[in-house]
Amino acid sequence: MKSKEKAVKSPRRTWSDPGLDPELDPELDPELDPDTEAEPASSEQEGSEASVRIGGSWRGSLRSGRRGGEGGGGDAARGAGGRSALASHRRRRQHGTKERNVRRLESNERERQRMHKLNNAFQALREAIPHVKMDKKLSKIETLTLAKNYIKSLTTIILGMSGACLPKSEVPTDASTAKLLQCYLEEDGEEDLSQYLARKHSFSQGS
DNA sequence: TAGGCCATCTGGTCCT
DNA sequence: AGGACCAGATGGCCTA
Repeated sequence: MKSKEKAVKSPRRTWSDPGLDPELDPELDPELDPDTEAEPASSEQEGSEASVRIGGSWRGSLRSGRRGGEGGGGDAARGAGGRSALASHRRRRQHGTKERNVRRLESNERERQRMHKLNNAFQALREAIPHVKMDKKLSKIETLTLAKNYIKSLTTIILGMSGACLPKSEVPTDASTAKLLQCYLEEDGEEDLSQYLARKHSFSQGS
């Protein structure tokens, strides 16, 4: 993993920010440069309690709480992504009521939690697959690609050991897949499977 | 400095 | 109705 000890960035104010009056938001004016809005409050908020939003959504408050269980993955202190042009466009059609703002913040929090769980799953997957570059964290796409290849390799090995044969297309047939699945079920867990693999490996080395 | 990767925000859609 | 999921957008950090 890239050790991203990123500098604490000031959070970006969004339309859902309770302190931002939607009616006064410069972005409502399509003539305004998007880059000129939403930034001014940053310096004065950085590192202050003012940066803590409702529900602790600002990274200012997440900084202390979430890093631990992240498995080295996410950086909760990262600067907030800005709202997209699309979101900005949509926003003009939907004025944020207070209730709506609260709902949005809650949704944001749930989305963060969801992404954190997803990242935890990625981390677990990284640890489950062997790879060469141990010093560097696999990216998500690398993780998925390696996992796919690893599964295919194991499938090939297991099918070979179990007497089934893969077609030249390397795609298991229904029959071979069923046979493989049966092997898994009969082996009752990965420990038995690894023992089986070890036995088979020692057998093949001895012969 | 450009490109890759990532976290986050956000609105829409689907599902329970 | 509310939550989960998804995809687009954005900006920060890191590396070649």
